Amino acid sequence: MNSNQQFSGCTISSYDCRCFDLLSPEERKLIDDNSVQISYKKGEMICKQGGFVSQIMYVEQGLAKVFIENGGNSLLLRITPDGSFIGLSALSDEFATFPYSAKVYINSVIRQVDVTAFRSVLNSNSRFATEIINILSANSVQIYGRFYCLTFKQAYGRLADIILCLSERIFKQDKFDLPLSRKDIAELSGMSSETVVRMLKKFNEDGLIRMNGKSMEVADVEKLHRISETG
Amino acid sequence: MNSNQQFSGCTISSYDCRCFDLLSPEERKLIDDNSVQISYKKGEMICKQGGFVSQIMYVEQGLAKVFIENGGNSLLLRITPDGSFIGLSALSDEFATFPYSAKVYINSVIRQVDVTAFRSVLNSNSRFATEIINILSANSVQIYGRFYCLTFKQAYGRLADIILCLSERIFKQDKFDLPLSRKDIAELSGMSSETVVRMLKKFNEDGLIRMNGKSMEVADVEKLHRISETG
DNA sequence: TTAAAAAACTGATCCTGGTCAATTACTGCC
DNA sequence: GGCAGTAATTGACCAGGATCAGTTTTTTAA
Repeated sequence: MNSNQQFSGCTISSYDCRCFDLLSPEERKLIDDNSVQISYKKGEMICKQGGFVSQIMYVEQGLAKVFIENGGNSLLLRITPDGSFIGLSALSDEFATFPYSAKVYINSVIRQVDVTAFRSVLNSNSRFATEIINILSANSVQIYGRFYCLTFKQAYGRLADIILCLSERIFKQDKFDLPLSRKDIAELSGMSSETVVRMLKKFNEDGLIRMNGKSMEVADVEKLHRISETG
Repeated sequence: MNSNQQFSGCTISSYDCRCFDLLSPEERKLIDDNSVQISYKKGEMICKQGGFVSQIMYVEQGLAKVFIENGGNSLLLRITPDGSFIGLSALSDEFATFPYSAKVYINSVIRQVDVTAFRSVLNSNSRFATEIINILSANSVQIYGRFYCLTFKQAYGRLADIILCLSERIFKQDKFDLPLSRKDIAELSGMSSETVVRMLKKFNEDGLIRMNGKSMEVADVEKLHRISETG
């Protein structure tokens, strides 16, 4: 068995959030009364690393990136499609500030839930709490996988991983328009943007993908998987 | 502000587990009746990546490492001193198998708690559930930090991180006997064991540490911190 | 519509840290 | 006490991918 297969470097956990369905009408009302829906325009920041946390955020609709900033370079932690939480770490009283920043890729709707209300529902509804535990566990396992990839795989393998993740899990189709810049891909896969450009070009020439500006199409899934596995 | 400081690459989260104190006498009894204490000898495996999970493990006493295996090389995820859980990801029904292996460094006592009993307490006691959420959150934040380090810092910075973590958080003293092999340090810091040897030698020559076989002493904390920060 | 800024691309160069191979030091263990 | 077997160490070599510098294309904004 090649255990590489388990570790795909994918940036989203496959966990499908059903948590709000578990609330009683009263709990639901409490959340509704203590939350707001905000529309963000493409490219806007949702939260800023180091800033105070006072809400848990939930992506109702859209696509965002969660990343660590450090001067020039940053590291993309997760790509969050709709149905994901951002800032769950705020549930621990230890973390009054965001350990990361987040920004939307496309116009998105984010629900901000007051931490106190969220905590109170956690305390009253243990099925809900269990669901949150599930999400956090899934996140850990996923981040372990990425960890593994960034440490052991070569650049080609990491890039193949990212392409597969985008196609299979985020857009769920072979062909899609890439909202991420080359720099984003670089930050996702832990390499420089120049290297990303060069390698994408190579993939294109070798017929693994078909690329044209922002449009990308996976042309040879098997080969990409093989590259992802062999590193 | 240099935000590098926030990301120390340390392998343990600072979260101090008080969760079992939160149980009612009945809940406590349930856990006691559904758990066993096992003594492991230095070097023994506690769990094996890919194996079925049927217990949550809690390090009552000792020191263990949690790591991902892949053929020859592996990656050390966490060093777990007493008071830490191993295998919390099993709480999510999605993960029937361990995503990692674990092994004790020194003679250790591990409590194995049946997952079903653990889940049932989670459902009955939301303060307990919240505490577990806290632990999982703290873990995520910590792993993000390591993630950042392994991706951005140079080898010297990562090594300095590990030495500081061992001294400040794990052993809590300047001088200690290293239970980790050079290979372990390599797997912690994402480099080859040869490089670890060379760099430790360099640190020793430069007077940052005093090293003699398994015994290690931090000689210049400030300089180590500076190296850790500047990468 | 055009100017300015940002992103994408290309080529040349360089350096960190991995790999390989060989030697020396420990650690059990019979 | 001697003999594996493992861990630590050292040196030589080199390659993956970063960095830098410069050009072209695309996007944004005025």
